[in-house]
Amino acid sequence: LKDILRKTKRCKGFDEKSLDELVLAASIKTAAKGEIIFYEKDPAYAFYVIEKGKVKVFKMSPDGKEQILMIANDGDTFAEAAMFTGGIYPASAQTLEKTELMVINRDRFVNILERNPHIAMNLIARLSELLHKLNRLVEELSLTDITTRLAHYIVNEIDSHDLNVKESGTNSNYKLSLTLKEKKSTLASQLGTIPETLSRSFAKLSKEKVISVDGADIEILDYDHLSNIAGQ
Amino acid sequence: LKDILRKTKRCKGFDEKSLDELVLAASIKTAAKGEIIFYEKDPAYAFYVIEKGKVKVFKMSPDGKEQILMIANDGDTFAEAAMFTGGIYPASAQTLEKTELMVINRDRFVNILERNPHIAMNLIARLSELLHKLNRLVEELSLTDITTRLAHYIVNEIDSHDLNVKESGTNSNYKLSLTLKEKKSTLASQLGTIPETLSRSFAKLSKEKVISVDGADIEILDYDHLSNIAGQ
DNA sequence: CGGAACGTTGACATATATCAAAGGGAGTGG
DNA sequence: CCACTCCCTTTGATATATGTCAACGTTCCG
Repeated sequence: LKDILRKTKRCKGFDEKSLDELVLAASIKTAAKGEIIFYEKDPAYAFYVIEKGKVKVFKMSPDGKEQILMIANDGDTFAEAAMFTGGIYPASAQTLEKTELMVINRDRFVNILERNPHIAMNLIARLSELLHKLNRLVEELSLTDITTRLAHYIVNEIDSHDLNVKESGTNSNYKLSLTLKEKKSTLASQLGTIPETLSRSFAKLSKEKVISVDGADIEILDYDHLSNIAGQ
Repeated sequence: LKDILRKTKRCKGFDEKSLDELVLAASIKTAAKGEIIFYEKDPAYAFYVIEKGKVKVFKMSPDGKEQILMIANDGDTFAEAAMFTGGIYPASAQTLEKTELMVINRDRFVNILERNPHIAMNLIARLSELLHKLNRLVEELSLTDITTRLAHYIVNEIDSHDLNVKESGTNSNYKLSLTLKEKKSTLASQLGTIPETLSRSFAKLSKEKVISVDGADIEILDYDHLSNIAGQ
């Protein structure tokens, strides 16, 4: 357990004492693909660290439209905030593949927090980061159209990985490319829309020669223009 | 300064030592109506406590549409999260009336946090509350139409104040009513829309005999139905 | 009295969702 | 290796919600 924690990005820099304390609040859980970790409005008695796997956190409207709030991968944590807000989960969580989870008990964790400023500061930083992201989502949902959101998503992906520049075969130019890590229908839900509309946005950007799409592979033909559409 | 802090809802239960420390990080600022406190992307070196007044925190799209994230009133704090996320404000803030503010210096506050678990826990609770609200906003923006959002807003307002039940003049029934505290155009921006559309939503609910509207005064004619539209 | 700010209403444009259908790729079983 | 199915994606036709633009009425206040 402790070794797993040590490898978690969220726990970088924690001292041995903090890790020992955290272990006391933790247990392990394995979930199959498609399993529900918790439903929105379930009582929240724990939060989660992903050891290995992938989980989507989402909200669902009465008529079935889904809005993904985040996709959590190896080393990510989720549902931390739920522990302090009324005791229920504000969204649902479901695995997208077989996933190993660490479950951190709420009451024990709060207890640890009160005695470990280091862990508390870490949590504050994490909550701030979440706020920042939600902020961004609100901005996009209320102020921009879907093509803009898609452009923004692509630019972000490109900028966060440095592995996307490949030397072109024919000359000495470089190519920017990207392979989607999720299904397009999942991406649609993340961007607050449906697959059909996302597909049309891809088609639009392709038609404008900004990108070219081949399945999950996307090549950026005009980064400046794309960046422009994304709005800086 | 200390007395003002003591009265702030956010500082309820702080001990003298914590208050003394906070005072060291605080200064006072007076802002006229309509004054900008900070713009989105300004460097964030402080957060704010409202002593008296009203401030809107909002985002603006390139073409001028505004999305209000929160309206902060007496005793509220805002921009706490900005201090931990990249050092810039994620939104703009502007006073809606003459406002007395307490400015809390970022670096000093972080310093205090590290030595005061009590204040840290308080901040964690506050950040969680913000996350909860933003979550709700995301849900509404992506999953519900504007009439639903309006119904939800009214139900919320009714439920959070207990002063809205008045005995009817003619018989022994009770009337539920509500007076809007903001301009309708401000409410529109909070709900993620524009005044025209909000006006139509009001008209729709009126036509369905769910509410009746007279300027800023709203009478609830059919609470159950309204609650139904709001979605529980 | 006159103007400004606000709210409402109408006609219209546009973006997005909905519904239906078809294509294509991956996996499975024969 | 082929046929079949399933799931994902794409495309088209259409409906709906919301934004845009313009006009008008009201209230408030100088």
